[in-house]
Amino acid sequence: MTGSIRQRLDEAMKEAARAIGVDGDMPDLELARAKSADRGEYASSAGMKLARALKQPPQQIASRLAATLQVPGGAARVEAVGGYVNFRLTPQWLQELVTHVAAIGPRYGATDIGRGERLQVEFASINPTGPLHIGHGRGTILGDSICRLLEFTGHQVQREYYVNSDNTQTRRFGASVYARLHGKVPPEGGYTGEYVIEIAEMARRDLPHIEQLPEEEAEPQLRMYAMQKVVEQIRATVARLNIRYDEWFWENWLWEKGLPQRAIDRLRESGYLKERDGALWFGPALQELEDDGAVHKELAEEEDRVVIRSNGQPTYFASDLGYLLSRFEDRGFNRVVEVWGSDHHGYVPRMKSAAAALGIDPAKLVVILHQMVNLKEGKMSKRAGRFVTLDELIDRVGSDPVRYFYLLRSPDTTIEFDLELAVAQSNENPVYYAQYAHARLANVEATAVEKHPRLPEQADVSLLVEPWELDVARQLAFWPEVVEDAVRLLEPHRIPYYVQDLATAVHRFYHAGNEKSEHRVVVDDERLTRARLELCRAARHTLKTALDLMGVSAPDRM
RNA sequence: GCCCCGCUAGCUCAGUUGGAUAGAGCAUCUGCCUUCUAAGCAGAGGGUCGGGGGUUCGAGUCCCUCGCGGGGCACCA
Repeated sequence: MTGSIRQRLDEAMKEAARAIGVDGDMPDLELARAKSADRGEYASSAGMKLARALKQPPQQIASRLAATLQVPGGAARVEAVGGYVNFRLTPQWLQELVTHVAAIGPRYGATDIGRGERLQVEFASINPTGPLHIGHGRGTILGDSICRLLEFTGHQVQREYYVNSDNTQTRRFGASVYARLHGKVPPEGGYTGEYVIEIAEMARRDLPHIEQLPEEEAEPQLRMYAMQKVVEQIRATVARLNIRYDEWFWENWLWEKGLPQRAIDRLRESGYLKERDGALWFGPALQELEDDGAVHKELAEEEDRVVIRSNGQPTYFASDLGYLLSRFEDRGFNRVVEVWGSDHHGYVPRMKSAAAALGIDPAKLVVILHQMVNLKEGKMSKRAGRFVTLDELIDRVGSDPVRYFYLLRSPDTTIEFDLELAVAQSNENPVYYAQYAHARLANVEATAVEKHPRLPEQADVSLLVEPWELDVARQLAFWPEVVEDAVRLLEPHRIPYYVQDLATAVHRFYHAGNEKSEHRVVVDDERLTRARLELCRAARHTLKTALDLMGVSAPDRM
């Protein structure tokens, strides 16, 4: 069994369409989940879609399709209603699915569509100038979950944190540490948080004679020291959320390897750099402007960007040019996924243009944008020390609810964050609903084995006939397509919504046994117990797999 | 001024390339624990999908326009 049942039904539909005379391009037959359960699980509007091509009324087409369709494995009964073709999964197929899922367990829903593609996901590369706050939680959790999805579907993923080491912000940070070291208030635009004082005290202890050095010598040392301290802290914070990075890639490594220089040389040769007002700018090559054939369509409309300032200092953009070479050429990733806050959205066309100008296919640079997290009380500011740290949120709510909370929202929505409300509502967090379903299954499975030490090896799944039992199996049938959609669109928020549905089916199934003891999993009849145990195992594995993809734990007891 | 995102039930939000009667959680109200976990189950109420045009067999979904909110438009990152 490979791929989702949705996909197999879609293929069967297309075959049937060919058989009744559709030639040439096959329109999308829009086979999708039926919105109402009494129409079955899947429905296609193929009758309407093909009406023009076949010059027949939709009802007639739908009827002919339904009569022609060969559903693989007898998975579904087909019915034509109006111009629609409806599919109803058969109990036999659902029962066999339970056996299949129980057998392969954690691998159910996994695919090899990535075919081992090497790709890098770079996410939450926040300037290491202070602790992570709740806004940063979004990118880290989103990025990590995207990694988990990609790994689950056959990609070879490297998780990277890009550490900006030499820019205006980090220099201000260094200057702030320097000021605190000498008992002074950080300069205008500096970092005034308490933690800067603590870092200054650590530096006093760890860096001998640092106090005697003039600022121009002390600041770079203090800056690197302080950023290393902050990076350690960030590493610890994300670890609490079940997140680890494979690489913490420092910006200064790029310059040590000469990568920005290499990029600049290449761009200069191909005409993408020009000097103006004493600075070096990146923009479309003159030739291309005349030909109206810029390397990337947005580039023509973009304003030129400074690469080297008139004072000789490179901008972050120069580093980013080298960073592109580092990843696509030096380290050979086939694709790079960037997870950025929407405040960087204007930077997307520029980076794509830069990639194209360097000879890198811009489609291989995939940028996932997410909207911001705003504090209800007002805008957060790291420099002003006005923020709620991610650590505080985890302390007060716990890692699992925090991850679930962020993952539930599509990246496109802005989050208005209210800490007190989050803490007050943490007990209502839907994560517990899902985890409780998992724990219940684990518990009942243990009870079954305890009561019946000699259960049959094989389950007779044809005994799973109750509606609430088949409903669980039905939810299991949907899992592969949820994974397909989530990874295709790189949208992890689809996972928790699925988990909610599966957990609901599980709770109903379990509760049937509270209503009537003969509907329990553990009954006197060993064959029946064994069949229901099979269903428990299949559902529990799938719940666990889904929770794993979210980085949320699946406890056996609650 | 230009660009991006959002506006769906009291609140927070789902709704894949347009498909049949618009969903979930929370909150509110009503029932359900002597026996496998009540962090659960069953039921009820709650909607002009921001406003207005358009495209078509069909629009929450696509196009235009207006409004409101968030974010961008540096020799900052």
